[in-house]
Amino acid sequence: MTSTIPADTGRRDRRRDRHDATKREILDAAWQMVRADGLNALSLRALARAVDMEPQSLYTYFASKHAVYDHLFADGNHELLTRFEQIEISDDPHQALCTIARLFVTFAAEDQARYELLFQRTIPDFEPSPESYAVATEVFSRGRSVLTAAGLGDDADFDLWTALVAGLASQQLANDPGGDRYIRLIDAAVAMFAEHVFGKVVPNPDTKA
Amino acid sequence: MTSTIPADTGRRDRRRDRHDATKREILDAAWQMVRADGLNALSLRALARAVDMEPQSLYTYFASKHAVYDHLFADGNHELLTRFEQIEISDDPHQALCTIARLFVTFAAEDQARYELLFQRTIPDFEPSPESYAVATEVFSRGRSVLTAAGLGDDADFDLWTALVAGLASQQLANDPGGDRYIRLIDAAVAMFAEHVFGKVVPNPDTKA
DNA sequence: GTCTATACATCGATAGAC
DNA sequence: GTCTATCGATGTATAGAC
Repeated sequence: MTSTIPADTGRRDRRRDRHDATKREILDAAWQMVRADGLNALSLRALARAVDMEPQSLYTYFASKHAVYDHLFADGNHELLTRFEQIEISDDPHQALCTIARLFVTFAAEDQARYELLFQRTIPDFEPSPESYAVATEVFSRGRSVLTAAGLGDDADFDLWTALVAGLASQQLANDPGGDRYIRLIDAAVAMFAEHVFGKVVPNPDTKA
Repeated sequence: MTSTIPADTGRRDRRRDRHDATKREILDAAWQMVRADGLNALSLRALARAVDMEPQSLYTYFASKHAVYDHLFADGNHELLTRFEQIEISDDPHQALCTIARLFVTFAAEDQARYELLFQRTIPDFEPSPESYAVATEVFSRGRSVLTAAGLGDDADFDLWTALVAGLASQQLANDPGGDRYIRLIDAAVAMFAEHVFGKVVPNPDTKA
C-alpha cells in the first residue's frame, strides 16, 4: 500500500512521505473547518489559508473539492472501523446489542458534519469513490455480522435495528447537539428491540426467533 | 392579514395580489429545483431563469437566499400541518400511533430536500425566522398531543418515539430513496413500540402505563 | 414597484511560468 | 511543487429608467 513502484522496494520515498504528510495536514484542517462551519460551508480557499498555501496549490494534493470530501469520507469510516475492532462483543445478545448501539450513537453524536458526510446525502453531486465506499461497506458488514452473531438473521429485523439506532443518532444531533437527551435512551431502545425480536424474556434471552 | 391600511378596507389590492402570486410562483420553482438538484444546490440566478426573471429582480420578493429557504421551510411545515388536520385519529392507541407514523414517514420519504430543510441542519448559517419556526412548533405540538391522547405522557417515551419514526424516515431516504424498504417496517416498528410502552397485550391495549 | 444595468467579493477550477 | 494569472459562475448589492 505504501510502495507501488517495483524498483527500490523498501527504500523510503522521502518525497512521497512529505507529500502524504502534507495531505494529512490538509485533511486535518478540513475536519476542523467542517466541524466549525458545517459540511457544506467548506471552501478550498479558506482551507488553503488554514494550511498556509495558495488555493491553487491544493490541487497538487486533491483533484477537486469532491476529492477532499472523498478522503474525509474514507477517514470517518476508517475511524468507525477502528472502534469496531477495539470493542469486545459479549456473548449475551442483549449486551452485544447495547455495546454496538452505544458505539454507533456515540460516534455519530460526536460530530455532526461527519455524520452528515458518512450517512446522509447532503453534498450536491458528491458520491464516494469505489475505494472509499469499500471502507463503508466493510463497516456495514462488521455491524451486520455482530447482529447475526446475536441471533438476528432476518433482514427486516436488521433494517428495523439500523432505523432505530440511526434515529437516536439523528435526533441527538438535530435536537440536542452536544447533550445526551437521546444517548440516555439507548438502553431503553435496545431493551425494546430485544423484547420484540427475542421474545418477552429479557434477562436471559436464549430463545432465538 | 390581507389589509393593514385603514382606508378602503375590503377592497382587493390587485398589486399585492399580483405580488403574492409571483412570490408563490418563485417558491414553486424553488421546490422543483431543490428536489431535482439537492437543497444545497439552489442558485438564485438559476431560480430567476426558471421564472423568466432577471436574477436581481428576485430581491423584490425575497431579501436574500436565506429568505427563500425560510419560506420553503414554512411551506413544508404548513403542508405537514395540513396533513395532520386531514387525518382521523383512532381512539385505539395502537391504531393512532400507526396512523401518525405512516403520515410522518410517508411525508418524509416523499421529498429528500424537504426533509433536509425541515428536520436537519444542513444549510450553513440558515435558521428559520420566528414566524416560520412557529409553524414548526405548531406541527410538533400537534404530534405530541396525539401521542398524549394515546396515553403517552412520559417525555422519554416520546423522545424514543420520535427517534424511531425519524430513523425510519432517514433510513428510507438514505438507503432506498423512492422505494418502500423502511416504509414497510412502520407497522412492525409501531407494534414494537406499543409493546414496550403499553405492555405485552397488543391486540387490545387498554391498560395504560 | 418592477425592471435593466452594473458593480463587487467569493467560489471551484485550469494553464503555464519557474 | 508552488506560484501568478485567469476563467466562468455564484451571492449580494446599488443606481436609475419606466
